[in-house]
Amino acid sequence: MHVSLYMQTGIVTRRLLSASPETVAPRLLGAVLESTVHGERVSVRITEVEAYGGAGEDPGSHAFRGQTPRNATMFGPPGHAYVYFTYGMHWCANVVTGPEGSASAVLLRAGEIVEGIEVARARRPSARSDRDLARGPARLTTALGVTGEHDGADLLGDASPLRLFLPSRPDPVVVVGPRTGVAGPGALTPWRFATDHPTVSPYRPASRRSP
DNA sequence: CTCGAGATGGCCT
DNA sequence: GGCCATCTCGAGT
Repeated sequence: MHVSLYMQTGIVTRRLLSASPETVAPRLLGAVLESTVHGERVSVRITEVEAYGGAGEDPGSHAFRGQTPRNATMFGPPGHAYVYFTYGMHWCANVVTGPEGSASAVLLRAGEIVEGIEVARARRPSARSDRDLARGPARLTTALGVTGEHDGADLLGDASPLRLFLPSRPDPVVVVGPRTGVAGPGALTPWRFATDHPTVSPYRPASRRSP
């Protein structure tokens, strides 16, 4: 990867991430998330994200009804990972955004493996092709080896097992639309952003899955 | 490609 | 008890 294209100083990146989630979300397209788990390194270039608002603001957000043990990381400072368990078997990863206390975040929905593809393949044996390795939020965490242990990890720490590198020039946004798994009020808020890369996950409105 | 169904358990009311 | 910010597999178009 071309390191010179990525901002390295945490203080600059942290300030960018303290903006609102819908502002930060498109800036994460083209960002690289690097994991070091059990000594093995895998990196993904982010191709699809969704923004989630804070307490009392966004009915689709985990933070909507206030702080709980699960969503506590969302209420912390920006630039940390909010990792949660869902459907009894999957982990999903977010970048916490906004100032401390605002409880907003950006869900990482899909990416392209740019480093450690052999490790990613071993972690995702059901993937039919390399483009499916990190196509989908739970597939992305599986490929990276991300679990609940990473909840709260500082993405901007030099020695962190999870590190985020923002591009000085984000990839172009070619898809803006409603979020994928969100039903009810707020379902139509256009807070899903994606590039045109083939790893972008198929779009399924929540209403189609709940008759 | 699309669709439907089952897996599987934590979280919150 | 009901609801999940999902994935996989098999079968159909």
